[in-house]
Amino acid sequence: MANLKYSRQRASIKEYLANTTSHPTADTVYLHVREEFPRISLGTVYRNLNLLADMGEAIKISTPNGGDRFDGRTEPHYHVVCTSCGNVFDLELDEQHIQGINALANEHFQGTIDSHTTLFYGTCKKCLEKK
Amino acid sequence: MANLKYSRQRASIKEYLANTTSHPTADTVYLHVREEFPRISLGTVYRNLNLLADMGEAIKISTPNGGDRFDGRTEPHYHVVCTSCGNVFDLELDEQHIQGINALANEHFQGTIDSHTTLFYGTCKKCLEKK
DNA sequence: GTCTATGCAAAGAGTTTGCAGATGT
DNA sequence: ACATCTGCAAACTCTTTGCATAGAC
Repeated sequence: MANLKYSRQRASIKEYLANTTSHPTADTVYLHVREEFPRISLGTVYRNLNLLADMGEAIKISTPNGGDRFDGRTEPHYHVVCTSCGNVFDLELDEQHIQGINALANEHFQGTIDSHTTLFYGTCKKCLEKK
Repeated sequence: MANLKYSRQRASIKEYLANTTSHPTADTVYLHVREEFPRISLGTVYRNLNLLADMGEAIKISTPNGGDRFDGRTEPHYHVVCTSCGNVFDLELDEQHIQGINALANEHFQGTIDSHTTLFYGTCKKCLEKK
């Protein structure tokens, strides 16, 4: 439906997401991409991040504190947010396990379930060492 | 640490949460409690909802669209958000399963994991029937 | 040439906060 | 009496949007 046209800004945003595991906020993406495109605006960053998320080429992670975070890894996987430093980490679990949870949930819900997101809370290695 | 004092407003908010399964937003709570306390302010509602959540007497649910939602049920359980109507529903899964996931995640993470929240996406019964 | 994307700035939604006065213990 | 809580309003953060111009096809 949407007639997508190439843009260097979007390409740069996508490339940045593909090459980081830091799960940046929109603002962090903005600050980074601005090094290549000094005149880019936050609005453009948001528009493109949402576009990528809608197309399934990025994932939007809603956390309780602060803004949403974005992830260029699109294969199903989970995240851990450190309650001490706020950073977000990837967590690998069996693909089978992830699909199994959807199936299990479907059995217990009066409707259909397509997907799920899980956010773990804990303390990361670095923050454990500080204490 | 915090010296908590009784307030009718907080009691009313807590009672409302205890008697609904609608997972209301702060604004919905405000509109409801205002029937009993016409001069209550949104700020007070937010302060008390956050207080209750911090004390573990309510749960804050972050959804991608719109504001956070609150839930008076504090036993571990999951939620389904209907991608059609936006409503949030409870989903019962084994308590053992929920604890098992934390244990499994701990094995795969370089740190410690305390808890997790899972949000399922799907279509609720009513929305399925409309199509 | 036409249609989409961008930069800019303003507006919008959701939430928090400082303060003076009311309320609970 | 004293500490906490409230109402009010202003401020703040994050995100979206309208518009004129630049860029892609």
